[in-house]
Amino acid sequence: MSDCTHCALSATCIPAAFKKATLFRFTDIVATNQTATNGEVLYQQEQSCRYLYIIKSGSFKTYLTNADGSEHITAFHLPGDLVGLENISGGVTLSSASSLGNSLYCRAEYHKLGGLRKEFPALSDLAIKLYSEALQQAQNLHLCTSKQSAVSRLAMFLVLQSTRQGRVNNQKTELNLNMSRQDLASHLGLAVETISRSYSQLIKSGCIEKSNRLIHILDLSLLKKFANTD
Amino acid sequence: MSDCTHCALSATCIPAAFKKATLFRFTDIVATNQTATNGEVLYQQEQSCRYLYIIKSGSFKTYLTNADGSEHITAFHLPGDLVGLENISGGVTLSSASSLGNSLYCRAEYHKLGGLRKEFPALSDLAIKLYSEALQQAQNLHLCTSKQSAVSRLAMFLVLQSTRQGRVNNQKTELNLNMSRQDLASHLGLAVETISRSYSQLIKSGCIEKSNRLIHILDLSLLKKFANTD
DNA sequence: CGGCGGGTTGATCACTGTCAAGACCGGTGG
DNA sequence: CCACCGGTCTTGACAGTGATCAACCCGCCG
Repeated sequence: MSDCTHCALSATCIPAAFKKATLFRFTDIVATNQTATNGEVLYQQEQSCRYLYIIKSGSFKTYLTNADGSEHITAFHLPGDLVGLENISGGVTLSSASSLGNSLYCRAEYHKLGGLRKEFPALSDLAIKLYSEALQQAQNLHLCTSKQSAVSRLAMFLVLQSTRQGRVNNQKTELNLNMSRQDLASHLGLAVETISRSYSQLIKSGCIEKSNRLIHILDLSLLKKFANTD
Repeated sequence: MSDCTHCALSATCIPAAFKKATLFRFTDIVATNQTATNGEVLYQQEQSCRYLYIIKSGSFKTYLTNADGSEHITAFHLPGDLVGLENISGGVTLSSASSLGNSLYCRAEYHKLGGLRKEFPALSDLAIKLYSEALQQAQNLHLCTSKQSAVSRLAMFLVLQSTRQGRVNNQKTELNLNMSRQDLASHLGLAVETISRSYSQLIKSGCIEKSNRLIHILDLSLLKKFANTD
């Protein structure tokens, strides 16, 4: 079923730029509900960039692979997020993207999207809005990684994830951080052990609970206090 | 003179989306060659966002002001950069922008730009390209601030500034870092003293020279080696 | 001349990276 | 059903790095 009308995300996703009567023009060029299993790769670094991806469920990471084989995680993507926005200007992927656990996503060719934009100016407006939001997110991340204390960084990261997730499914207190400590550490510029210790601190203070990779936020305002002490 | 045809930046700036015959449509809505003196503010945090700014010479910083009055520097902007891209989605400025030293800039209303985009689809294409590049820059910055060692962060910052500047005026070895240590420290998530010490290290190693806020890069490959050791 | 802000340098201490060991969990195979 | 194994996560000990506080230098301006 390639019908976006029944998708819960359609209000904020690309279909928002179309009227009911013209939506078929988009559904014609999108491949919806593609499945990805744990570790499955959407695209590899330095390939030619053809598709824009939309996360429907699950989550993805994008990462740079260094010459020595180590990975730097550039972003974690949640349902509703677009993946690949930064690649379009050069036509080449700057990072790789892979699924964290089982995920569902949709995929549209950049080229065809560009064609539709010529016909439907509202699509360009939406694109610019989405890019602008992606930039805001990147700036929030910068705010996070420029914190001096490890606990602040982790706390801020949790607050940001909670906010992002809350926008889509209104579930701000349960975070399913489907990523390894390794990945999280690389993303925040910390050592894995420091992540563990910071978690312990947050748990002892009573603002979160944790079982494996599932985080339960108990006291958001306290968590925010941690995020801002620096 | 509001004529973009004689501007050195026109090849990469908004005029690139227009043909000679239609360029007047853009020059009609842009205020070119506005002057700003040291500390002069382009816009304040949480104002309604009306203009997009283009840096022509000098430089600007964008910054968040916290409740306690402290500033967090979100970005430094060089000639050729667009300022304000991230604000458009919400219609409200998320940060403040002020000039570092004497600068020249151009200014265009978002609303009128949106009108032109309807008529000139190439303008939307360019906008998306520019947004995509801005996202790449943000990701590079994340790479920078997620480095664990202070010297790596500073070195990487210098490499990035050099690269960005090189794109515009092909001058990659002379950096005029027209910002206070305080601002730089906030941007990189370090203490001012650590910035000073890291500079000393880079100077002692022979890859840069420095007089006040002027940086001369002597050995770019060595500087890159510092940037990548982490 | 004296004060002031910005920058550097030195000394100290807390924090975090590193290394090592142990705990936990899931999967496999007997 | 249980023992074993691998990977992931946590905890502990220690060392190195950077934040903090203080002193000093310098250029600028009244």
